[in-house]
Amino acid sequence: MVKVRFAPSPTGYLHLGGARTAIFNWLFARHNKGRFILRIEDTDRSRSTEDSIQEILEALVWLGLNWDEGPYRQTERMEIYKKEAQRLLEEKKAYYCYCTPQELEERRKKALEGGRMPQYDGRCRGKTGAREGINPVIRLKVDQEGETVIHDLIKGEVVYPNSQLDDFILVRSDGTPTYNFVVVVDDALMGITHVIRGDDHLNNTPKQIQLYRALGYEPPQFAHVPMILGPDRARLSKRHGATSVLAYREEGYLPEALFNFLVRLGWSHGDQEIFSKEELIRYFSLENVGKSPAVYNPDKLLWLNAHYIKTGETERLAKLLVPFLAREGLIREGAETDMGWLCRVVDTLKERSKTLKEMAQMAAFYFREPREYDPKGDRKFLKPQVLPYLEALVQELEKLDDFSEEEIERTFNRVLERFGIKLKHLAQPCRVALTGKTVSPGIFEIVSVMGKEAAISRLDKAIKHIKAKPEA
RNA sequence: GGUCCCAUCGUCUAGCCCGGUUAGGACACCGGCCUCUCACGUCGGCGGCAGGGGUUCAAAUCCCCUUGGGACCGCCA
Repeated sequence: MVKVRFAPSPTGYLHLGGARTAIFNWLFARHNKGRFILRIEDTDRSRSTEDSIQEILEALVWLGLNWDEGPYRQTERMEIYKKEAQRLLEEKKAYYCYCTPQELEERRKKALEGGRMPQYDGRCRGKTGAREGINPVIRLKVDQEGETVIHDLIKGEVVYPNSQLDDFILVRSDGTPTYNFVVVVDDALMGITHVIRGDDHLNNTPKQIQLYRALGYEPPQFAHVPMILGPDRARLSKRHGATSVLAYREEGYLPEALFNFLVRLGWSHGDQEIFSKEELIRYFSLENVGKSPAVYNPDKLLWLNAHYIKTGETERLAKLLVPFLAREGLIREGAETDMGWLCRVVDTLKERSKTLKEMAQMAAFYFREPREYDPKGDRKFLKPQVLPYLEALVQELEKLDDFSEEEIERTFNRVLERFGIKLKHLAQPCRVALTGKTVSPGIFEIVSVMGKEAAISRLDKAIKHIKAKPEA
């Protein structure tokens, strides 16, 4: 059975690259009816935080990436690593090294200056003598002869000369295991069949393969996914702005939009752009993952988000919108909201919102009357000439009991006929009067949704405003 | 510096494995239509095989080189 894992290190939030790796693993597991395991790589105690773990879990849940096992934490598995390290020591496949970090740093610097490879020279390999006052590290005896071949499911066959490898550290001087050690032990012991990860790990793979062999475990299949790059073609990072998954939630993105966007960064299925989760599970294959890195394209994400808002279920969107409305100060946090009415609001806005945040901003006029009129709209549409139209409209609206869109349209038409004018001559002044702006959803919709009282009071206010103009 | 990876419109990509396409789609951009504004929708446009050598009747596709970009070379992961 296929078994894959996502293994983030909790030293920060879940970023887009990590999220995509998680998505690929998840899809691969679901497609193959295998298991998806979550493992927290927290062996770096100084940089790992509990907050970070919680944030990562929350982001995964938000994206809908449910896991079948875990989350395991490596800090809870220390005994296992200790035992494995001891075994390697006993089998003479690993040894203690008493070189100090300072010494190593110095040698590294010298090597770099001399144009040589900055790698450990293996000087403690044969020695048994401990140095006083120094806690040793444990290093693996790496075979530097020949080459290591990786049969990568994405990159193909990759050959490394073993002369590039050095005796890397398995256990630090404080007794904690390093990444390259625990990742191998865990993947082996957890029965991981496919390691799908960023191709920044490709260079670590030959080392890890040697470690698998030393431990007597069969290496898994590897699949190295190309990186996500920023607009400057450097690896995507905080420098490029919001790269945290949860930040996208705060900005009003839908999880399915981000999911769809991320999966298409590097993977494709012919010409199709929009995928449901079911389709992705059905179609996903490592063979269709590209080899070249992808540049992050926020415009496309925005387009996808707009698509999912447009086609999303209104009730769900309304619920999701509430916190954004609160943030805009349009409703009070925790206050009762008339969801039926809010659904009507959302229905008028979902066709034209790219994010929930934008939707909340566009919804402002439903919640409060315009504080001021858009200067251009005021000048162009709130002119004395339109006074009779607006006054007639108010009179007609007063008579209405049924404030449905259809009735409102009929009402507008009566006014248009009376004056022999076109809709645009009434709609625009009306729009500015009701919303303060020259752009909004359809005029009949907004009149209907804001209701009789609000509509009439705002029209009256605009009428007074026009009358107060000097030229009136 | 060494090793490894990568290279189709500005961006994401199909096509490459199994040579013969007017090199296809999507985002963005520009224009038309629709229309009460905006948006949606729709129609059209702009725009690409990094360069050079081979192999071949024929190369985006196969081979080599160059160039460009990226990653790793940590008691980080």
